[in-house]
Amino acid sequence: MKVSPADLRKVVVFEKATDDDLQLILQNSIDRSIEEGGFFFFQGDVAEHLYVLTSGQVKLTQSNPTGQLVNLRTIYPWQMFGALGAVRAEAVYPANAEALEDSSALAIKSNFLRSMLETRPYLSFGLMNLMTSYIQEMQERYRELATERVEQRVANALIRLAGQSGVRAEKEAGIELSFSRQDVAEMTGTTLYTISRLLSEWERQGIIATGREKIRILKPHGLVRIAEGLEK
Amino acid sequence: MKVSPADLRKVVVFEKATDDDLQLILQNSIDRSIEEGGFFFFQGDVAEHLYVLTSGQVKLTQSNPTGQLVNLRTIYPWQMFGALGAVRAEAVYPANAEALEDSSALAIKSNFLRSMLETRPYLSFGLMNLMTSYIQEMQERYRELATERVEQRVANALIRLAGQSGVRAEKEAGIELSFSRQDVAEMTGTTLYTISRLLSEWERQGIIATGREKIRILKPHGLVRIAEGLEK
DNA sequence: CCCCGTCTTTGCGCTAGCGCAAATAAACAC
DNA sequence: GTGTTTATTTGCGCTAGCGCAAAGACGGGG
Repeated sequence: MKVSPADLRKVVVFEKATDDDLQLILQNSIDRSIEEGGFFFFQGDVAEHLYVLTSGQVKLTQSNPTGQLVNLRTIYPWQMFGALGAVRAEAVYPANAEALEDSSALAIKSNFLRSMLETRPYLSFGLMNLMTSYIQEMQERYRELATERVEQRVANALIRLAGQSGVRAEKEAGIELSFSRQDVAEMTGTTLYTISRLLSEWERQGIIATGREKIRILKPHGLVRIAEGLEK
Repeated sequence: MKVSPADLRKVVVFEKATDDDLQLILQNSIDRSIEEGGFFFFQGDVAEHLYVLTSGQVKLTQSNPTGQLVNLRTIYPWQMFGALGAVRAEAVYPANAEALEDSSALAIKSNFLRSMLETRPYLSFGLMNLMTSYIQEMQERYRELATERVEQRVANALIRLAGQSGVRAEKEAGIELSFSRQDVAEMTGTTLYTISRLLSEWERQGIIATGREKIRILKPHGLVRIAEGLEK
């Protein structure tokens, strides 16, 4: 995929960059395409690049010693990922980045970006903003996991996903999400089975419609009620 | 508490600051003392200051709508807290900051620090480093909470605490921690009762010694084994 | 030294959620 | 269209961990 400076400005962190800077970034980047199921990087790899997704979808996961996965977030085009390595030399990626579909990304050399940070405060602010929002989201999800019941966490996850990625269908009401039961389980710290049972129940209640790797939210308000723990 | 520039350099983020900068920071700060049980700030307050703890201990917590708490971390002298507000104007604190004992902190105006960031790359790097380590720790704890059993999470928490705050006693072997069962429960997303049962069991096995608001780690290796899930 | 408030322990019963297993359904390849 | 692979559903049994309640244990204040 051919990326223009104008494209690059769609990346929040680069919003305020000058044209020259964008040009420079492009010159210090290469294109990487990964097919569905492949990985841009693994947890523990040395973070030599940070990425801007140009097409496709990328799932960030973290694995524990026994190989069990948790789902940290999904990346959509023009979002940055692998950026934590940009800050420290010698850093390693704290997560795996798996392509959910054939995907392309611009791989920017970490060293190069780090040197740009030295003289471009707008870039540091952009990155710090990104990091701040990550921290806040992680803290929130951590609290949810620690204090809420499975139903509430799953409802919250669907609400969050709807905000991040939901496609509002034109004719039919509803926000459509493309995630498997397994994906949702990994996002909420529960199991495939429990998710299936919950979604079935909610479908019976008319709050959502389900399909293979599809969840369509029909009554967002119903989810909000569940998330707040008002049902029970 | 009277703070000197030399003191301030003990703060990791300010490590590489010039003397002039440290002086400037001091001039734009005020001292705040909070007695045990009081709060430096609450979640949701506008983040007008960021803090450097000069004495005492501060617990960062997050509360949900029903008031249930989770424990994010404990801050010790010369660590920074409330820094997320430094980045964006108008930001609110994402956590509560409670004094665990009578504590003092230097309150630095967020606006001022933000303006310094514009021209001091070393400061941005320092802050980004801090944020990066937070993100990594939160991701790790999130994964633990999602995939590990209570025993493992508690063992991990004790290990982490030992690293962050543990005082190695001189004569007697062991690393001493000062936390109540309730504190540990809030850190690991479990309950007071379960913690009590676990600690009793571990004391029986000679891995730790317990007391009122005290936990002394006698055999760190035993904890590591439990954390890895090798037991049971 | 005693009182009181706070922290801790432990018995007990309960249930949310796990996870196997087997059936079913949807998509895909040829 | 057929066979195969992968996702989903659901019944069933089980247990880790919750949470009440009541009884200690500790420590500080007067």
